[in-house]
Amino acid sequence: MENKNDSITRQEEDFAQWYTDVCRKAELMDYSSVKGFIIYRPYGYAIWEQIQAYLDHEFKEVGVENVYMPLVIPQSLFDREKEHVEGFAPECLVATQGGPNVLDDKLIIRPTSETLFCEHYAKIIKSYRDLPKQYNQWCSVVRWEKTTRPFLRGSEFLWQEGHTMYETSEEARQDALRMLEIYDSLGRDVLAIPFVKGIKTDKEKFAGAEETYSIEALMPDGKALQSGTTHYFGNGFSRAFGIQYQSRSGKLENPYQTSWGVSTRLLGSIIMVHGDDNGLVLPPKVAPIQVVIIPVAQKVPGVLDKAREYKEMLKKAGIRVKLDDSDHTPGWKYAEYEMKGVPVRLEVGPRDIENKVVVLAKRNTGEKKTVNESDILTTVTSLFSEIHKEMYQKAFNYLLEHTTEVHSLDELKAALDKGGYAKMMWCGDEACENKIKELYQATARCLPFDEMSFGDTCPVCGKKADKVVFFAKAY
RNA sequence: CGGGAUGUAGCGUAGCUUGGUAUCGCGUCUCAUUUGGGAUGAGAAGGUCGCAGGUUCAAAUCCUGUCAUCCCGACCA
Repeated sequence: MENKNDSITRQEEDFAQWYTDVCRKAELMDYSSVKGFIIYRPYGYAIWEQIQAYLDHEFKEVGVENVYMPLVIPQSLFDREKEHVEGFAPECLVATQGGPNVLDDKLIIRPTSETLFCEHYAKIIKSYRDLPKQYNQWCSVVRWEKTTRPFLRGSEFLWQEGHTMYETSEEARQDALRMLEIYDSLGRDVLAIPFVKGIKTDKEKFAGAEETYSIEALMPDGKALQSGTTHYFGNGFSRAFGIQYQSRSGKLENPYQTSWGVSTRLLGSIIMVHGDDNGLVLPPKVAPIQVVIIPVAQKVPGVLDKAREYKEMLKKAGIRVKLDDSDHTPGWKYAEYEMKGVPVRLEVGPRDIENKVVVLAKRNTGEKKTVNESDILTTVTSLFSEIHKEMYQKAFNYLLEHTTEVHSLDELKAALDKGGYAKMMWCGDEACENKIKELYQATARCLPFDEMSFGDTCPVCGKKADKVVFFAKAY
């Protein structure tokens, strides 16, 4: 029997409610008593740890070093780069008192740490020999948001922020593109999410940046989710912060800078892109539990022993495995681990033991098969890559089906109503972006790389257009 | 920040119009029987009704404020 409080809202019925239900019932998070500050529960945090492990390794492969900067930024420091201040001031949480004393120089709880990195870089970069610098920190930041949703938009969220300095603008721009490539590989190889990669319009770029690149994911409700950004700053900040070094020719120069980050918003992408009416569906690479073993008739002598034996075997092979020997019925456990999105379920009962087999079930398709005991390890391993491919392909097909070429405002509207990206030729004028936002609440997500021109007229103003841009409603 | 809705046990709820110290289901705990898709029976524990004021002999219920959550806008990553 299905109980109302054990099940989740169907996606079709109310997608937003479905999302909230999954977040809570899969035990990814809980609310705290302060708006927008959530508790990352062990199961949710463990997914983040898998993402961290992958990225941290990739970062270090290209020479990035981890550091940790202070939580607070003096107002006087924060105010040094004008555009940056204007971009972030409205959403800063500010500490005005320390102990009994009112602070003269207020302390901003970091919404991002460009200014802190710049101040530090100004002290340690003296010579071209000190370059490049590629620092990263894993931390949380605070932005005083008006509307909050678990993982998608929080007052506090976890992220990594990389900040680099290079001698030349070309090196810095290459860095921004290289890091975007790493983010893209995270989607492709780890999260099974096909991102659209591209450059942001001037209107949408980061406060203080010369160029912003992003990876955009498409959600099943047709809205786009910016899932990571990299920024090329030129040397604007380094001039504002007095970062100077003596170049190879002996002159004083300002280095060129980038920053780049992804956040726990990625958990929101994973939940929505892959989830279904039974709950989470996790890609094997980030699943905190990759295989759950469900013993059937576990009180029958030998069943639990066999289950433990399989658990040890899988664990030794480096697979994240859990044996659930609680008193719940097998049916309850099936539903529970489906809710939690565990990619592979292994069932073992007296019948199986007699036949020296187990049943393996895939979460993403529900498909079950019986395999010989001796083939468990190889089958599980191949199931992981099979599941990853299927999940990626499914998301990719959805992306293709919801990317619509449009040649007029009417077609643009139709594409947005259908959900997904409206792919359009654009003249480059911000007025056209503003008009689309005003009419349809959609924004330019990015100018994707690798897109061929398919016309030469901007459907908004009718002027000459040579850029391909993706518009969508966004989270 | 505007408009709307909602806060009663871990979860979902009844009660509020018409004031009298809280209903039911799930879950939890104990025991027994069970176990291949959310088991059954018996017994038990668990709530200062989001928080703070006010009205009243008496407030979950009426009034004011405030906090949080959800939805729709605006804004922003």
